[in-house]
Amino acid sequence: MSDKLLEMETFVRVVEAGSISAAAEQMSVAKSAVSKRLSDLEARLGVQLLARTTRRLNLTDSGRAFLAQSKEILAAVDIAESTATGSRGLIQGKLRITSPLTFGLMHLNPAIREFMRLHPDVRVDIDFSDHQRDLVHGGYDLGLRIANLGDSQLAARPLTQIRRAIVASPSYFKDKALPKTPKDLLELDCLHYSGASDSRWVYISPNGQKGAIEPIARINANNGAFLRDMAIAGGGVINQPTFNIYQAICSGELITLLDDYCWQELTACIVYPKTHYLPLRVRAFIDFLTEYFDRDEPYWEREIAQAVKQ
Amino acid sequence: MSDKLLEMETFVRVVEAGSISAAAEQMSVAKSAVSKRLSDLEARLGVQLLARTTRRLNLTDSGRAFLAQSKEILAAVDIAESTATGSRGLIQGKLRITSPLTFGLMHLNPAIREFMRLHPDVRVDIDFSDHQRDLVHGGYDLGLRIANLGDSQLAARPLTQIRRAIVASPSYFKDKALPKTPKDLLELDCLHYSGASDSRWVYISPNGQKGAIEPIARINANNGAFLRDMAIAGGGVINQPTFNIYQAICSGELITLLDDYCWQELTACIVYPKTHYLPLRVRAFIDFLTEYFDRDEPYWEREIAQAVKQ
DNA sequence: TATATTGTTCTCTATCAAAGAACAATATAG
DNA sequence: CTATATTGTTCTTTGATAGAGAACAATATA
Repeated sequence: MSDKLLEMETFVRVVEAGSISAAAEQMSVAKSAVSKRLSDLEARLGVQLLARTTRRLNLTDSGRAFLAQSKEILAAVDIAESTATGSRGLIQGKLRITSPLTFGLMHLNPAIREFMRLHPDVRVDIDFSDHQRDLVHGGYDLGLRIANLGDSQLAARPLTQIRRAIVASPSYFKDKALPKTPKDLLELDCLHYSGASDSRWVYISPNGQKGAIEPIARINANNGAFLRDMAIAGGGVINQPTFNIYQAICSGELITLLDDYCWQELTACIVYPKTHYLPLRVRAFIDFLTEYFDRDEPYWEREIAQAVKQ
Repeated sequence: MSDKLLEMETFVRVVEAGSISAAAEQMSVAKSAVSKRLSDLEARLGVQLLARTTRRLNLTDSGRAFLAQSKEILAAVDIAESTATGSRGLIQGKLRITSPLTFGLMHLNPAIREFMRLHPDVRVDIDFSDHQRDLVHGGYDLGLRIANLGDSQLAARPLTQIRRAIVASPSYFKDKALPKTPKDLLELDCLHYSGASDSRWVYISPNGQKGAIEPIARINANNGAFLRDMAIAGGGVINQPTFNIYQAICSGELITLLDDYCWQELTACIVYPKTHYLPLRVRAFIDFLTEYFDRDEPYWEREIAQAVKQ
């Protein structure tokens, strides 16, 4: 007898991924295996669930109904198993995460190492990318997002505020005056992050008024680390989240400009599919990260504050 | 990854069967396999579901909860699969039946052969016994019962009325007078079915009055075929269901006595566990049998009626 | 029209589950 | 109270089978 649950799981994944190849990729098995599971399932039921050309998959009516029931069943199994183990156990399986590139590379490594130390049976599959992946479609358990999001399909758990700062290398100002107002930035070499939806640099001035400038980008790049290193090398002025530049600020490689202005903040969030049941490993990881990135003051803010004091 | 559904199914069966050995027997696998499935499941969950000594099984609290959820899930899977196939398909799997001995041997053979011809993927496991098996405990899909039952735990579908007749061999009356009233039977050699709950022979007389006699059993036996053959051989008078003796009546080997009395009738029923979902093969078999044993007039009654005409 | 990508099919292999015997533990019978 | 039967576990051997990987067919896209 074949493994019915595995067949159902495969079927669901194929539908959500949109193709057999993608589902195979996500499940880390050969696509021949996925193809076989699917056709075995259909043979057993004697019904075609997916009308497939080589290029496109379409749910049949039977398939649509079976899909819904399969999801229910898979969730029920998860629930049954986790209630059986109680709170203490069964944090296991593969955790599929998508994370913004720079933030992930700079701050996720130790967090994940610690989480995996706590839960030896968890494996992790991370996709670093500044493209916002479709969680369901991509088969991700959760994603990190740095945005002021209003995504409706997903549940979101705020992690911490992301402050920004305008910084440049001290050497950059050897022959230039420090800016006094945001407008002064327009005269300088601004290095801009091209991934942002808004090409302006938005601020609140010391007297509480909102404002924005549209910097003339000397360089556009879709990678924060690149912009940071360029600024450190004296390439110009950047507007970047503090998590990216705190080390350079502490070391003095970068100095903050227009300190009394408050540059548009973002929120770091964990997003995950709004499902009535969340696998234990996902819940555990969310709780862990929430703890890890102290909501009020993440460690990079503390380090900056300390450096300023000295 | 192990087959979670198979583990759940095994767990449920072990609990209902009351022992690992019995469950293995019912599932037609080695008990070592059942034992392993169970301990694998517990290991995976990290929880003991069944506290087992070598002699007794006890559900733990976790086990009790997991049992209920497992049943739900297994039923959900069945439902999902059969709705997917629609009405037309997936009548397959092993049909576990328990049937009364004589009735089963005389009348079930062609019925089951026909059913299996219609549904090639069905296998059948029959237990012939006049002991009323516990369906759930014994892991049966359904049972045939010949009784005026009021069993509450089970759902029942009436098949047909079972008429009775008092018969004996013509040769038996070579030197005896035929009985005129039930009381006259007390003077004859009555051969009694010892499996009945009631040791009396109950009747309604031609004028509509109820009555009963307590025959003095010359022979007690718990097998109807044996009693029939004994009567044919001239051993005495029997009170037996017509399904058992119709051939002998038609052939003249047995003659009916006290024809104008109506001897207590029984009802042939199919009983099955009152579950919210019935596997398709079970439903199909029930429908088939209902059709097969025409409720109003089963074929043996028709044959008797024909023989009487001639 | 050429190319890339998709799903299927095939064979080969490694894995894993079941069988079956041997064993340990515990009711039951005499 | 001892002998026996029955139960669940453990171990090794064996067989089935699911997955890998390549080759293929079909279809979008450039």
